[in-house]
Amino acid sequence: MKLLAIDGNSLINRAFYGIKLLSTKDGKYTNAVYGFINILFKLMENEQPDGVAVAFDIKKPTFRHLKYEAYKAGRHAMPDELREQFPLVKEWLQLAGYHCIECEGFEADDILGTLAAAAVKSGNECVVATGDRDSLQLVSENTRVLLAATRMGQTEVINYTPEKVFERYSITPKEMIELKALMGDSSDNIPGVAGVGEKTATDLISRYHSIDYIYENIDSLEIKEGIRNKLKDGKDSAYLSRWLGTINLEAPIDADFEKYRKNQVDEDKLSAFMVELELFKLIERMNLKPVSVKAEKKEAQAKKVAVCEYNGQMPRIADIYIEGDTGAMVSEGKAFALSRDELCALLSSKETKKRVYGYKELCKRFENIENVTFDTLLAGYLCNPSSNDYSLERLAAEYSVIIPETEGDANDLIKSAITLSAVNDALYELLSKNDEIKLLEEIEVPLAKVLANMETEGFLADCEGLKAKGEELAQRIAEIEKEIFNLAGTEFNVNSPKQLGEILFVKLGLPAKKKTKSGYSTNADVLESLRYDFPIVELILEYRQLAKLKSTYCDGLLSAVAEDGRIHSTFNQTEARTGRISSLEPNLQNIPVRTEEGRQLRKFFIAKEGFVLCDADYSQIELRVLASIAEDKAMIEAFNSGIDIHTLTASEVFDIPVDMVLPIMRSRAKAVNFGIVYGIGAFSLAKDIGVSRAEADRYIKGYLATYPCVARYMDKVIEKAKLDGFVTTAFGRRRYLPELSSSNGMLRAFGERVARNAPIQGTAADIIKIAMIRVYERLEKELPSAKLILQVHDELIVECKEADADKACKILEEEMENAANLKVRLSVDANKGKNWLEAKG
DNA sequence: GTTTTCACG
DNA sequence: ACGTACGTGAAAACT
Repeated sequence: MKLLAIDGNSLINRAFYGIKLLSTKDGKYTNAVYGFINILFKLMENEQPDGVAVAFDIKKPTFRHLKYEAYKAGRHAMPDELREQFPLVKEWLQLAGYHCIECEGFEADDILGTLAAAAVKSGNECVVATGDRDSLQLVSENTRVLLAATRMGQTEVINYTPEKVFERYSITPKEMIELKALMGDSSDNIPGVAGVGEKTATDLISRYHSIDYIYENIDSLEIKEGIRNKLKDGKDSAYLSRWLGTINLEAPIDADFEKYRKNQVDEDKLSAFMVELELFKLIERMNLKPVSVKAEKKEAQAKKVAVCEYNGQMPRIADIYIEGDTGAMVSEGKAFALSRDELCALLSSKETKKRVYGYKELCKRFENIENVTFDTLLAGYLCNPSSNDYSLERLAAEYSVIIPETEGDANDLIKSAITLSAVNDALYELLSKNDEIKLLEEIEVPLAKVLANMETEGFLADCEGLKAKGEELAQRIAEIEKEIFNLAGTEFNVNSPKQLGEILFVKLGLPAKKKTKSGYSTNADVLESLRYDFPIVELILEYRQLAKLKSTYCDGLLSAVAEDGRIHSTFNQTEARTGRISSLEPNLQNIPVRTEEGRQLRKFFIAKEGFVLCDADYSQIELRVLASIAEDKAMIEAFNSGIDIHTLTASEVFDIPVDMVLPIMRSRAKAVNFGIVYGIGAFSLAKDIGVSRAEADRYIKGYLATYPCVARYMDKVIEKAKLDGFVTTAFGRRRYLPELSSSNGMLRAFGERVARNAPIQGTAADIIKIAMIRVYERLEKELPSAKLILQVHDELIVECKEADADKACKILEEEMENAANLKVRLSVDANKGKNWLEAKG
C-alpha cells in the first residue's frame, strides 16, 4: 500500500509564512490551518495514497539533546500566532480521519525516517511530504520525497526519486548525510567543516562516498593541500555533524502501514469545528454542510414565513419574512411561496412589518414598499463589517443557527425562509446588545432605498464626447509610444511593468530604486524621481497617464453606458469596513479630478435636456469630525471662526503669523492634517511631502503640541480599542480589530492606525448617509423631478430642472450641514452646472 | 486567480 | 533589518 507521510511541523510552518495572517472574529489565528489543509488536499489529489500519517515534533525533551539545542539557537522563537495553530491542525486532522504521530524524544523527521525504513522492509510505498531538505536522505526505491521549496517567491514542489537526487546533487540519497557532515547546514545549525561549502563537499562525496573513507585515507587521496588541512582540523566537527544530520530510523512508533488508513469521519463534528474556525471555503470544498455546536445554538423554527418565487428562479434576494398579522395569506408555523401579485400586496401594506434580505435589490424590483424594518444583509454588515460574505448559509453558520433538515422532496426555498427567520432573530439580538439598532433602522435600511433609486436613475453620459476623447487619446498614446521605442532602441509593451522594468533598469541602466516581488518597481514614485534626468521616463509617465484615462475611463465608461444613455453604477452598502459605500461596475467614485487632463473627462457627465447638475461637497469633513470627537478646543475654534485650517496649522507648526504663511507651508501643513487622520508615521509623511524624516517628525510633534486634545484622543482610542477589541463611530458603528492583539509588530501597528482612522472616516460616512436620506426625502416632497444620482464620500450630486437648481442647492446645503450636530459646524459648498466639471465649481 | 499600477475621497 | 498612512475599484499583464 501507499502511505503519505507528512512532516506536520514543516508544512504548517510553510503555510503560516506563506499566507497572510487570518483570524476569526474572536481572534483565533487560522492562516496556517487553512494553508496546511489546502496543501494536504493537494497532496491527496496528486498522490491518492491508501493511508496518511502526519508527524509532529514534541517540543519538550529530545533524545538528541545537542541537536535540540542547536535547533533552538538557529531559529527564531516561534510566534504565538503560529504556536496556537498546532493544536487546531491536530484536532482537525483527527476529526477529518487522519492519523497524527508524535513521539516523545523524537522529531518529526525521525518519525518519517522510521516510516520510510518500514516501507523498505515491507515492500510498501512511502511518500514523504516536507519542506525540509534534510529528508532527502530518506529517498529510496520505496520512498519518494516531495520537497516544497520557494523559488523566486513561488512555491514549487519537487518530486525526489533516487534518480532525481542524483541528477540534482550528483550523489545518492544516503550520501546526503555525508555531504552535510562536510558542508553543514546553517538553517539547522549543523557546523560541518569550516571552509568547506557545497562545491567542495559535493566533489569529495561524489568521489569518495563517505567521510569514513575520506578520513581513513586522508593523506593518500587526491585533495588540495588547503582543503586537506581544513578537513583534518574539522574532523571532530564532521563526525558530530554527521551524527546531528542523521535521521533516526527506529523511532518507537507503529510502523504498520495498515494502521494509517483513513478513519470514518463524523461530518457534523468536523463541520462544527471548521465553522468555529470560520473555514467556510474549505467547508464548501469538502461538501460539508455548515453546522454549529455552540452552546447557545438556535433551532430554526418555522414561524410566520412567506417567500416569493418569481420568474421560476430562486429568489435569493426576495426572501421575505413577515411579522405581525398577515391575514389569510400566511398562517402560523408555515412557510409559503407567494405569487408576484400576492407579494406586491404584502410589500405595499403599511400595517405589516417586514424583515427582508437585500432591501436595495427589492426596491429596484418592486414599487411601493412600505414598513420594512430590517434587512439581513445590512444587519450582518453592521455586526461584522469586515466579513466578505453575507450569504444566508454563512450567516447561519456564523451566528449559530441550525439549518433545518428537510425530508424527501422538501422545498429548499422554504428551508431558506425558516433559516432566514432564525438568522434575523440572532442578528437583531446581537445588534440590540451592541446598541446598533438605530444605526440599522434609521440609517442603513432607509439608505438602501435611496441607493436603489440612485442606481435606477444613473448618470447621463455624453457618449459622442467620450468617444472623440478616446480617439484623441489613442492617437497621442501611439505617438508617445513611438518616441519611447525610439529612445529605448526596441519595441516592447509599455503596459507591462515586467518588460518596462527590464528595459529601464537593465537595458538602459537607469538606477533602480525599489524592487517588487517579481522584479523592478516602475510605479509613479520611482519614475517621478527619475523624470528630470531621463527623457524616456517623462514619456512613460505621460503614456501611463493617458493610457489610464483611455482604458479605464473612456473605454471603460463607454462600455458601461446603458440603453437609456445613462451609466448605472452599483452602490455596495456592505463592502467598506469603515461604513462608507463603494461604487462599482463602473466605479463613479474615482473619476479623475486631480490633474487637468483627467478633470476634463468630467465634462462628459452631463444633465439631460432642460436639467442641470447640483454638486455639493463638505469642506474638510474628516478634520471637523476629528476636532469634534477629540474635543480639541483649538481646532474647534479654528473651524468655527472660519479660518483656513491648513493655514492655521502651518502658522502654529512653523510658529509664524497667519498672514506670513507661504503656500509651501500651507501645503505641508495640509499633508500633516491628512496624515493625522490616517494614523501617520514620520517616514511616510516625509516621503509624501519630500522632506527629511527629522523634518517630518518635527511637523508631527508641532502638530500634536498645537492640538493637544487630538494627541490625547489618539492615545485613548487605541487604549480603548485594545480593551474592547473594536472601535466605534459617533453613531455607534463598530469595526473589530483583531490585529491589535497580534504579536507581529507590523500588523499591530496597522491595527493602531486603523483604530485612529476608522472612527473618523466612519463618522463622516455616517453623516453623509444621514444627509442622503434627508435630501432624498425633501426632494421627493419639494422637487419631485429632482433626483439624487451620485455620492462620492463627501459629495452629493443632484440632477434637477434648470429652474429648480437654486432650490436644490439650498436643500443640499441645509440637509448636509444639519445632518449631524457636532461640536463644530459643518460647511458645505454647492454649485450648479450643465456638466460635472462645471457643477464642481 | 494574483500582481502591479493608478484613479478617487 | 524591514517597511511604513486610511478607505476603495478597474485594467492589463502574467502565472
